[in-house]
Amino acid sequence: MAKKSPPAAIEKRRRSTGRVTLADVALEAGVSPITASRSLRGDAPVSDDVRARVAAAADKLGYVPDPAARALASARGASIVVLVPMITNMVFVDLIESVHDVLFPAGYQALIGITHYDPEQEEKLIRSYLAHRPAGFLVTGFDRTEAARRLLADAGAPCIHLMEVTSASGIYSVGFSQTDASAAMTEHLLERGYKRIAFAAAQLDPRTLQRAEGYRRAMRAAKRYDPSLEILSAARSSIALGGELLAQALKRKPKPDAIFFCNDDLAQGGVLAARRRNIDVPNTLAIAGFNDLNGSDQMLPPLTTIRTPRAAIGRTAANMMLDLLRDVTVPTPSIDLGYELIVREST
Amino acid sequence: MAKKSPPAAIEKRRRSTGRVTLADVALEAGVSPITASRSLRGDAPVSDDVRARVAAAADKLGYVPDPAARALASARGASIVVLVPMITNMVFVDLIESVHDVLFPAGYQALIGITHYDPEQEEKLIRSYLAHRPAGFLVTGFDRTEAARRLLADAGAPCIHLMEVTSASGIYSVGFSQTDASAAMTEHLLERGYKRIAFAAAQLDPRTLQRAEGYRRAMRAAKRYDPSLEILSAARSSIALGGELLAQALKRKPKPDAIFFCNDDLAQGGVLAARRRNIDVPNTLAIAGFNDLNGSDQMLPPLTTIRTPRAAIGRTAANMMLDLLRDVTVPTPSIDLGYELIVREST
DNA sequence: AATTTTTATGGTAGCGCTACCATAATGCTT
DNA sequence: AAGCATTATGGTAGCGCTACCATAAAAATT
Repeated sequence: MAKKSPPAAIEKRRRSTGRVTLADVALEAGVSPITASRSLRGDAPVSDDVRARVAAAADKLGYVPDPAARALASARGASIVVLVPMITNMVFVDLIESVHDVLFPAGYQALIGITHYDPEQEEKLIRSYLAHRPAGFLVTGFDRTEAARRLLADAGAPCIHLMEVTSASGIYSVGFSQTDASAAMTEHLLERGYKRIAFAAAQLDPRTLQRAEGYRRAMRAAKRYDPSLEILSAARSSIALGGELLAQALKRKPKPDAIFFCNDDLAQGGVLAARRRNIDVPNTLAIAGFNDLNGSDQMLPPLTTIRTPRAAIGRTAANMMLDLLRDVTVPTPSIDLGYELIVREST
Repeated sequence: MAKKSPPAAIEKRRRSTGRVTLADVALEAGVSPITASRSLRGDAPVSDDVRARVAAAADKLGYVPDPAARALASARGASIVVLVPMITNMVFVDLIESVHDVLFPAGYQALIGITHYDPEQEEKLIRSYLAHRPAGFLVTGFDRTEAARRLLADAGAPCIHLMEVTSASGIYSVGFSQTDASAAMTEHLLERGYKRIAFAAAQLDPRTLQRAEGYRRAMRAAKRYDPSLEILSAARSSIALGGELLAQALKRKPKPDAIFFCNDDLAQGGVLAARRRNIDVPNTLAIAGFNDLNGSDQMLPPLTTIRTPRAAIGRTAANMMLDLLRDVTVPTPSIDLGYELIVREST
């Protein structure tokens, strides 16, 4: 009532922003600002009576804490940096969305950084985000510069690695074994009786290379490994590229009888291209993908793929982050969420 | 040299965070903190000599401004709120990415809020983001609550509307006419000689409804409008749903000879389903989409669609935002970036 | 009953930066 | 040469919040 809109003659030389501050809430509740602060954060002993009065006052005045002031005073903000390679890959969009869905209701803002698969770029991003005093970091994989590693270690904020897992102690990670998943798919193809199984991949980021490794492991174990069956392209993964890789694979002699694409967008492009060429999938040529992206079940034929738990990874990692920020002990620092082989008609 | 790691006996009672502050830079450059501040921001007359000295000092010390302190002191942060309905739709991912690519190098952080197509949710988001003192808002479309509109108007930060355009004065918008684009596609189908053109849509958000309106306009003008040819579903758009909508459309009597899907994911599902049912596209049934999403050119047959300039919208709007923040006058507050009819084999 | 511990509250002083006002040194007018 | 605008710099105070220390009251201990 009294405080609102001083039409003229501002008492001192206030820069007042018109914002409802903690001091207003404290005044309304009849306590000191620090007590109000503690009460609202619930981090210290406050009587039930005060807690109720402060909550009522905050509610009445429509108080919203100022994140900037909070970050400045506490040397730690309410934002969590999420570093992903790119967002045009739906895998990372699903990841970001699930992270966001957990963090946002908990009062944290996800700051999304895009590394474009470049460790140098990632290091720059970390450096610049550090200035924001983030409460934590969620980063993709383990492949980064030594400097970036040090920056993260010295940041004084927890860091969780996504998508891959490690057994190294003191490192938090949530993901699954890319290598095992890829080997499982290769074994599935071998079991189905395919002999010349090609591996087609683009982008060649660390996880792609791990998948290539899984493919090799399984092929070698079956004594069917042939380096000429690896079709690798550094180009950005896309549906159209899948068709091109298929064309390349079919030039190999003798022809492969199956192609394992390292990502579903490539695989989708592959089945569509096969269809265009009137190749019988899966009888003449089997096609398998990875990630179970939207639409893979609608392909002609529906695509055999590996369903990766990316939404679960995001959720789990975000919850782990919240635990770490609340000083709750995290029983398992590395969580392997596995993968699921989805067999459809393309193999 | 001197400042680093005070092993014991901290002079006063500093809470020192170890951060390189503006004061350090000022000391090094031999100027006052305010001069250093102004010099780095370049917002006031500073001699070339001082500018160079400050820049050198900042560089030498590795100074990075603290966004929280800046936001607190200037009552305006370096973040720009971007409100989109969802990020599982690639249209908005493209939008976000292009916005981010312009804003980030300019020193602004995009804060992404997801409204889930819910105005109430959007209002809540605006309320909560307001606490961050954002420098500006980029919002999707014009459909929002009255309260949200007021909040944005009173925020004292520029607001640009994305995806749609308006002629209303004093409102910034970058987009294209959803209605016109949709009418253009419908006219294309009519020109091709299709007579019973169905319109299949999901999600039913404002832009979808505008597209429905464009379809109606064109159909009525051709005296071919039949309400029973509108296949609308409130469900979330997906490739699988496209197949279902196609099935529904084919139940209409007499059967439609073309289906215009309001989004490419539906249309992709449509062509795949048609193929599964051995329907000859485009001879028995034409299929058209909207947005030209990734993969539409790879479909069987490749999809006729409307290419929407979403990346350009993001870029243009972000640059407009930068202009507004720099007090550069924006000549055209509403920019219509148009659309492009992409005719492929599906029609 | 005296002492220690715990619980609840408050005061003070910043976090790092910039808005606002003031001042000194120049340039430009008449 | 006097007067005024302009340019360059600095001082002070505060943005809104919380860390740190201190204190008073209540509970637990001896």
